[in-house]
Amino acid sequence: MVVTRFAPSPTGYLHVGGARTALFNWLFTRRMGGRFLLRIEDTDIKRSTPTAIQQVINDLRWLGIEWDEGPEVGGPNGPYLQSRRKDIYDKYIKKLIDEKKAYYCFDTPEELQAMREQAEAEKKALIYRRPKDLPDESDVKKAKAAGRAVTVRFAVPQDKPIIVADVVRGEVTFAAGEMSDFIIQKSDGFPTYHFACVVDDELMGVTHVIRGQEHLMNTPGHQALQQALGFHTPTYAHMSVTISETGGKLSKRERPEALRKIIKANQDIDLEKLAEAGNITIEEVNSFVAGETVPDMPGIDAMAKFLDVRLPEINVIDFFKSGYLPESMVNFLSLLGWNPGDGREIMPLDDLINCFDLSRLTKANSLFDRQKLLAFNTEHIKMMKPALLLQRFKNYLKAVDSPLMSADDRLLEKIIKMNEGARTLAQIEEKTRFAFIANDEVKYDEKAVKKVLLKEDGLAVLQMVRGRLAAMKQLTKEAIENMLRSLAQEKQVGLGKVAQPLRVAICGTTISPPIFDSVQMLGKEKTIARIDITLKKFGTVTQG
RNA sequence: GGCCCCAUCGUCUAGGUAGGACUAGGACACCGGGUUUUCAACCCGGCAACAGGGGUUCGAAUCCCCUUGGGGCUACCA
Repeated sequence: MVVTRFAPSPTGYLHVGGARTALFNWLFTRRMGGRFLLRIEDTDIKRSTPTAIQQVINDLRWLGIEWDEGPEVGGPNGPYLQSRRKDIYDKYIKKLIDEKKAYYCFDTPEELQAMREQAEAEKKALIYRRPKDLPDESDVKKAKAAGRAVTVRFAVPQDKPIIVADVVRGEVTFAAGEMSDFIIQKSDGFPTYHFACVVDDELMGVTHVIRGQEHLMNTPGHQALQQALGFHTPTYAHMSVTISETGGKLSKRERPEALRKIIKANQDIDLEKLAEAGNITIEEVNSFVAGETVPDMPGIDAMAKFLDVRLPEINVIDFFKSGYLPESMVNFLSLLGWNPGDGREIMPLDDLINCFDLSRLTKANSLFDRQKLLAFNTEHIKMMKPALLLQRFKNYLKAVDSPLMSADDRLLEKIIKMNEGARTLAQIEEKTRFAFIANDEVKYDEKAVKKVLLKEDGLAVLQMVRGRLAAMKQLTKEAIENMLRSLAQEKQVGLGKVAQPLRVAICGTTISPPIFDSVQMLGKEKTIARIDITLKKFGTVTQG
């Protein structure tokens, strides 16, 4: 049976690169009818946080990726947090030391650094070699007494080349004697990633390791470890990496960096107010702008909100908050470095699962193109069953704390319907929000006012519309449409000439759902009130 | 620097393992037009690529080599 895993290190939100790795493992397992497990690689206790574990779990759940074993669901091979498996790793490390396949080391960081610099100067790679006589327990005692940190290195066999049989790259050969004896146990007693990963994959019965290409260079080391421990070697598939528009691997740093650029480019930003908005000190802001430190993501997000700027989405949650559907994310991500081979692109999950195949993984790195994702999202919004879309929309409204939350399901369904063709849930929300705010909260877009109200006889038309609207008993969609159309006909102008001033009056911009829907949704009283406010604000016209 | 991976339109890719029907296909973006009460959506049309050089072969996007370019790793991070 196929067993795959997703093994994130919990250092923050799940980003799309990680999500893609999780997705490929999950799709493959679902296709093959195997087991998919989630393992938390929190052996770096300084960087890992319980909050981050929860965030990763939430993000995977939002995407619809469910694990058969792991945190919150349990399973026969737990615990699934590496920080709770230390005794297991200790046992195997002891075994290797006893067999002289691993040995203690006492180098200080400075010594290591010096070795690195020397290798650099000689234009060679640093290959750490074991001493002729391996240290024993008494040496460990001595070193500890001398205040030196103790680590354990794996004695990598240097006699023959290591060949990694990779599903996507074929056989990759690593020459004999070029691999450093790498650390498997850190001085804090925790195993390094390499060791924990190899042990857990064996113990958890992992058959296929699907991961990013950045791990390809680690694999010969992992294979050597597997042989030393008498473990199986799983099937490896090293996927292409997702590249960002700015070049290089897609990384979490991009959001803070984008914000830093914006702050630097705008001299007139009040840094003190910015610090307040981000809930950090002015010193922290200065240090951030100087490129020395990076505040936490909530601070970054809060500052971006304060400055009213959009940062590039990197984390799964960013896409959620930008109004993307998990279905579009899954579909789009699955096509980054894979394709079904028959030209299909927009696909429901079932189809994705049915044709997912490791043999169709792409070798070349791919760029994360938000434009295409937008197109996918537009399609998925169109495709989605109304009941589910309503659910997704409500979740979104909650996440962004929208005033639309006050609307009941029937109204929300109507709103979704009147926004057919929307590209994101955010777009639906933004276009409709005007109807859920107080009259005095309407912000008038300067350009819209100039172009629609102040030019020609916009205000005069608005005045006429007001009169007719006031005379109407019931504001049904049909009634509003009849009124506006006949008015346009009388004046011998296009509908736009009468609809646009009204639109700007009620929502402050030229962008809204169809005008008949918009007016009906807002209601007679508010519509007229807003027209009056508008007329007063931008100059009263007597004509009418 | 060392080691490793990769290379088809601006982007994601099909075609490559078994060389010939490839005049290199699709999608997104872009441009032009249409529809339209705004935005979006929608419809029609268009632009656009085998990185360069050498081989092998009757024949190369496809196989080999070199160059160039991109990416990754080079931690007591994972």
